[in-house]
Amino acid sequence: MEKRLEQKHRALLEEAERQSIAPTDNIRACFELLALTGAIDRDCAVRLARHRLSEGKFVLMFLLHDKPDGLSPHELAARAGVTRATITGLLDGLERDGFIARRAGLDDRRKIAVILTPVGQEMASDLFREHAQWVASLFEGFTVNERKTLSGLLQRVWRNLDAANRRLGPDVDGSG
Amino acid sequence: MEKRLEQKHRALLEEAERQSIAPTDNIRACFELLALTGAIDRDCAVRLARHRLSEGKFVLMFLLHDKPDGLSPHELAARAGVTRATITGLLDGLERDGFIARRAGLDDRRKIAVILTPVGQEMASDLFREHAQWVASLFEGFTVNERKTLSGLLQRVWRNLDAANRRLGPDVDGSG
DNA sequence: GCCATATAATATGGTGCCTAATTTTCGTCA
DNA sequence: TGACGAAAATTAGGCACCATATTATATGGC
Repeated sequence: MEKRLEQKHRALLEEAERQSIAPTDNIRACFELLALTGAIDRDCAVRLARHRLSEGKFVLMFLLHDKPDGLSPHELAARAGVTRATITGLLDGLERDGFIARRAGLDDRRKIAVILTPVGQEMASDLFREHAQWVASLFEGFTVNERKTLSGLLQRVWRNLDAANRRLGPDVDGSG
Repeated sequence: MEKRLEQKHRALLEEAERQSIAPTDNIRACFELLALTGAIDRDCAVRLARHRLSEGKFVLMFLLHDKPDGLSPHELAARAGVTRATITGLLDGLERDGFIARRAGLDDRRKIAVILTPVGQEMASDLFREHAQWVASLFEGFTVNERKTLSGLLQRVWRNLDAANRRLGPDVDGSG
């Protein structure tokens, strides 16, 4: 398995080769990218699961780790990039496991303040350090130039992605 | 937003910078990678959703598109890289939407054969062509060397990922 | 023929994410 | 003061994934 691809991607790629309907080197490149980040995500999940945490929960704890007065679910949603409804679910789990507490809002009673418990505090600090070191380790041995090269190539994929979206048209939600 | 990062990653990165506990350029590189594939996955989901399909369902339909005798859920699970239980759910949706049919097995009555309906057949062909072209378009403008460079850099991340896993130890499932 | 065991598919229940409704509260305006 | 719209959190319902039962079928040993 020199070039790692997931099963599903491998099948698609082979078929594209067989039908030769698109540049298969490009497809391969895309799947290599997808397979790698898929693996990173999986490993990340495994690491976090050892502490009864998911990535979403970890981000919330991280967001709270230096906020003694807490943040509202609304703010957490904005900073974590998920909806408020999702935050509610994550908070339920974190509260059940004793990592956070919900406090009634003082000035605005619609808001609640989410704060880390002492247990949560400790977990957050340890985990953040561990996690950051792991993430950094993935690019161990890369020179400045190599990182720049990678970044530049990725930027170009971004642009192609945007271009494809523009071709699709802005009115995507047509219920047809 | 020149270097696109998701909210959550941006926050982690800034904190890592503040605490300087790990090489933040590496962390940034990792997050750029994650953000890009996150965007690709999202766009992919949007494209497929226009046809009432998810990525998982698309892969199943693709796997079936040249198998007139069908495949069993077991085989589909193996080739798609998900569990049989997941396949059951995906097939339920595909059957409800009229894309596939379940046929009782002939030789082994525990097995069932999943086949595409004519509607499913047509959908699968169209979609495969469209999807392959979209995926290929993401690397439009890349030279052979650029693709090689990218692939090589990605391979090195794979190796770092493996190394990190080895450091974590093989006995990861300890119920601690 | 009958039992133990293996295998196929599904059911159940959990997680994380979503969108859309719903409830509570706030602020404003008449 | 009361009505109304906006905002905060939650609930409800859906999807995709998982692990772990559960049920039906097959197979080998006796």
